[in-house]
Amino acid sequence: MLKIGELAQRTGISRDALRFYEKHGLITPTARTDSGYRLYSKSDVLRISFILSAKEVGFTLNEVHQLLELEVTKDKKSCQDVKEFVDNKIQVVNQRLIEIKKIKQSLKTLSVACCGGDEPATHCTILGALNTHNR
Amino acid sequence: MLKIGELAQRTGISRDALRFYEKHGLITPTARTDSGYRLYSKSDVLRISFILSAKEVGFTLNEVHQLLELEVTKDKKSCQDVKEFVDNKIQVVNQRLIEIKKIKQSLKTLSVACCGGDEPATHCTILGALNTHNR
DNA sequence: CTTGACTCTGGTCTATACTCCAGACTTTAT
DNA sequence: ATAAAGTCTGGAGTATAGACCAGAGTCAAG
Repeated sequence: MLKIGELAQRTGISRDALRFYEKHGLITPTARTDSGYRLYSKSDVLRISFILSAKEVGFTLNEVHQLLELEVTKDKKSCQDVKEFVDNKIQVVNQRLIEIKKIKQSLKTLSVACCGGDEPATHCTILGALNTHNR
Repeated sequence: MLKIGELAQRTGISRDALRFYEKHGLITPTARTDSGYRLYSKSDVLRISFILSAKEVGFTLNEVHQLLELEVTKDKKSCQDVKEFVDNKIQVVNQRLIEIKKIKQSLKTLSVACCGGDEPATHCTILGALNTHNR
């Protein structure tokens, strides 16, 4: 079992953020010591890393919460409900995937077009790269 | 040339957001009428759609600003500087791409595992799907 | 030529996602 | 045994990304 500081270190997140997530129902320490210290287990580490991944790709904490809730609600929700919600999220993720690929392509164009020497970057613009890619 | 309301409609963004972006240097109207009305051109539409894409995939307005600045700074920055910055962003984007694919996979697993009927979703959890995928 | 829709600036307000105390208690190391 | 380091709760403060509003000017249609 990990204390909050250890979990913080392992996940690269602050203690305050962990308590913040707890306050908003994203995570609950597996246990508490008699003195009230939070104790986290391995699965909590996994949970945090999921939260971070989801956040990184643009989900809000609220959305992450909903995704995690799918676990908690269990028998209260029918599979159909879950499926609908998840399929909707897949749509969102797919769109985001497209956008991110487009931007990656533009950045790559930019990186290649920009010589690597020290000439002025007159022709190096992200919008220019987007244009190049789109035409 | 478009007035702010027209640009707003065309980009699906609010007038306030447009003025907000302007205040933070992300966009400047191509011109103004004598009475002070903002006038936008086609390239402004492109610019806005880039901003939206970049935002959607998790860049902050500040980062978007930096990306767009690559255009503005022109001769002040050497290609080498631009390249370093851009290559760094490519790293970030790549990581994000990996995360989003992982999440998409988990969501798909979840969607498939969840029958589509109306049984309880006892086995339908996002963390479960992540585990399934990771093991 | 006025009425309604649009725009201007400037300011306040809100939601999200934290960070940073303060004051008190607990644990660990020497 | 005591000091340093860690943790607790509660609350205030901060950055980001806008939304919303007021009061005044502008434009387009009937």
